[in-house]
Amino acid sequence: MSMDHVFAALADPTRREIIDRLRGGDKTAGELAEPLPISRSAVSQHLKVLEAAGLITRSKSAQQRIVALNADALTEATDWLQAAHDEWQQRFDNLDRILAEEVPADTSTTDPSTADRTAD
Amino acid sequence: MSMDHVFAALADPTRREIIDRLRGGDKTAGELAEPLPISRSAVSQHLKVLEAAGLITRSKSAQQRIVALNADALTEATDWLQAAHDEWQQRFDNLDRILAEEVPADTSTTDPSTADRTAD
DNA sequence: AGTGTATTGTAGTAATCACTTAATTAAGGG
DNA sequence: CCCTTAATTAAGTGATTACTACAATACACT
Repeated sequence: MSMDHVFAALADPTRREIIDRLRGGDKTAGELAEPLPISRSAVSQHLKVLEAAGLITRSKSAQQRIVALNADALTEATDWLQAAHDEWQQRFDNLDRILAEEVPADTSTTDPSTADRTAD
Repeated sequence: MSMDHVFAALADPTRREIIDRLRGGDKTAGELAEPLPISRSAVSQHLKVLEAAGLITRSKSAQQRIVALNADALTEATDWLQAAHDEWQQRFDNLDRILAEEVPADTSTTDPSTADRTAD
């Protein structure tokens, strides 16, 4: 249930579409496959990838397989992405503020682009 | 700058480590490569992938290349992930509430998982 | 049991990936 | 100019991916 598998699973547009569709409620494998331009076998393999990543769970009901979303695997990835995004955005906001105030404020981070390189 | 490329870029642990490290401030390609157990060539190729995904920008300073993060590409992916995660979580919360109240409430969504399973 | 339906497993294939080593470009300094 | 440093590109390799068609499994209905 590593982030590797979660992000790799999300990198495929077909799998993201499956997840998008699943947000509207649980579906069978057949319902998910129906509008897709690929074989049912291919869909089944995509579901296996999503299951391995922990993004969905599958259960049986007669011949049909019920596919349901699972939030747990997504939490870690969402948190990581959110943290990176927020900090980024904050850095840009800081930069905007610095530029706006025209203060030579130090960034205090290890930022080689600000280091004065006199000579080596 | 598609989500395909962004998620694919994030699926590799080396590239996530690069991004994590870059959150502390801009770095040169050499600084990024130094603690990694792979060749500089490999790091350069990872940076190319990250740049193609729009996650970083590269600029020249003498012989060195300065690597910087770029929030824009991440926004779309973060939003998608957050939306899926939130809706998911909400569905679970609803389920918790229904179970807590012991109401047989129908979920009203196309949810075949409520179909009774007699025997396997 | 025998048939139809829903789904998954199994080759097999073309494309892509992550890595290596070796060659190449680009910028300074003697 | 030649050499060193910093980084990228090129070529090649083994592993993995996304798909297909075909076979196998599982269940329900008659």
